[in-house]
Amino acid sequence: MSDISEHELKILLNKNGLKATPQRIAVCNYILQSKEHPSAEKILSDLRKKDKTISQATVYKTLTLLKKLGLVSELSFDKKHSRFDPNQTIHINIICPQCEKISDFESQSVEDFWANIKLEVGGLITGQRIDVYKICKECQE
Amino acid sequence: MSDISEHELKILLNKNGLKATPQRIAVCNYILQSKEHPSAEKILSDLRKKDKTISQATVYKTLTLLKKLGLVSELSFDKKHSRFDPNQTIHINIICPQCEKISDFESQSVEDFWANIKLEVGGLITGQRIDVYKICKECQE
DNA sequence: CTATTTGCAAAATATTTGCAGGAAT
DNA sequence: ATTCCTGCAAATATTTTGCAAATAG
Repeated sequence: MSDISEHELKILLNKNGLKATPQRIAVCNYILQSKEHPSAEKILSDLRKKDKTISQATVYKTLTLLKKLGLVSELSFDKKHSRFDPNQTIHINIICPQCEKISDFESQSVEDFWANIKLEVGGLITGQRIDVYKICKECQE
Repeated sequence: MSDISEHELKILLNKNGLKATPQRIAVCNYILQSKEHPSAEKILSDLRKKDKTISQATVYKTLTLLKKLGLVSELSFDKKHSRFDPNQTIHINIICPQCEKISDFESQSVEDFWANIKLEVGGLITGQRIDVYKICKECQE
């Protein structure tokens, strides 16, 4: 998760000519602090538990904004919901193909690999995504 | 691309209780020999140039079959069309974020990384996907 | 006060499915 | 002959968009 305070968030939004509305703050707080790479649907349903009025359109619009600001990335899988990832460091997404849980894996060797690959591949690299499919412990039982 | 002859393909299909219809053969030949990770839409429109009757449903159904047989993998990006990849070896997908061209990058260091990560991550690993976003030469101009 | 944002509902996009006729084994 | 497959069109699933009313700065 990106570590960004509510105050910094407001400043960041305003600096970009964006208004810090309660709905936006709610979506930002939710996704930036999440660890499980939630879908838009999950974000919406969880936020609705606290605030009945937040709408689907606002969630999608806010996620699009956050992508443009570089604070989250969108991971698509098959035809299902996209999942949103606030971790902008080099890491591996560990995905359980059965329950679709996603967690992050960070290590020195991933960073080393990435530093090395950047040189090997060359050119103007703008991002990356590394997924590993692994049956999680719960699903193995 | 997987290297599989038309004859082997027929045997493989029949072995799995599947019929080797002309439409199926056409889709298989197209995708298994492709290098640019085409979308279902591209496969359909290209195949229609030769055979006016092939349908969208058949293309999708055949791609689903090929995924189940383990001959192609599906790569989703944003909300756009999925792209289908017949390369089942460990490799990096080099994706141009502007023109959406995809090419493969294979090297010893990618294989070494993967061998290493499998050990580091542990557990029951069933697959992987490594994407690198890189502006291609044409788009840089 | 003004420009942006919200929420609704309708539209758009991509893929899947049911089914009747047709083809492969 | 039988079972599987095709193509059509309708259904589904997810995300995006237009617009009037509401709100932040």
